[in-house]
Amino acid sequence: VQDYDLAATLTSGQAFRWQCADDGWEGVVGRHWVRLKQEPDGITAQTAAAVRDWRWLEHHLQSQVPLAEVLAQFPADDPHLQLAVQSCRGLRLLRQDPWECLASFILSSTKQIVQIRQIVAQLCERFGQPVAVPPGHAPAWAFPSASELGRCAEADLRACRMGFRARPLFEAAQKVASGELDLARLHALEEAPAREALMRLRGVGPKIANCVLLFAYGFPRAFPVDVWVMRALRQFYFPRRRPARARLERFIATHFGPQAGYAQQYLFHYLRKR
DNA sequence: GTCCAGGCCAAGC
DNA sequence: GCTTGGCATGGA
Repeated sequence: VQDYDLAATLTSGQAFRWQCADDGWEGVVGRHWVRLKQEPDGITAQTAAAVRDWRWLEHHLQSQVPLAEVLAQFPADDPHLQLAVQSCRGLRLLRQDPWECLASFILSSTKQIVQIRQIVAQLCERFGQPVAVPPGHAPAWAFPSASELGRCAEADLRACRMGFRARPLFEAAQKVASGELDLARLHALEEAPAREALMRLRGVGPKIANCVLLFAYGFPRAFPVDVWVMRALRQFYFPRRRPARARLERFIATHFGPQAGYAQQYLFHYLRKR
């Protein structure tokens, strides 16, 4: 794959489990431990066990997505967005497991990315299944399933230093485990009803719902607005006065076009890195 | 010490 | 409809 910036993609606050090791990026995708390395002509991957079918990884990395075609759909008359693209071209959107994505972003509210990573790491070590790693390598765990989290005690979650986020995470785990919320079914829904379904969960508002819609379900227009993106929006597009919510929503829906979600990710990473 | 972090919710205008 | 304070915790 060309035009793929692994470092930018894995550090852009979409996923919280990738670590920069001496020789590449190490993480766990589903039940696969994997080490990725950026090469001049693509990405190489190493696993603990032999792999015949790599579709799970291609799907996760979205390496078959033609980035040029995505970026060509950005508004051409937007100098700020074009600058963001210049600064981190090759940044991609991953396609994550819905439960891992939902749970991670429930944990994300008013936390710095470093801390989200710490909480998620503790959660995996305490409640996740161990996965195969190369000989001599430190152990690694899968992200704990909804039923694995739903059958522990809320206090056990709290012990992972997640504070007030323990209750919403625990409730979400139980609702997903029981089938009251069927995450697989959301794939078949349109964006708006899928968002409504997610927002029925305690602790899931528009921002977290949009993260899940974009990062796990791949709705290309989903546009999470956090403090950083809000900063970008106000600074670049509404420098005079703070826009009303309806006005802002209309702007987002019309200005950024069919790949608004990608545009959002470029703005987020651009502002955070500069 | 103070401020703030990929927010959300309930209460009060 | 919009604004405000509270929520746990820890990095900057």
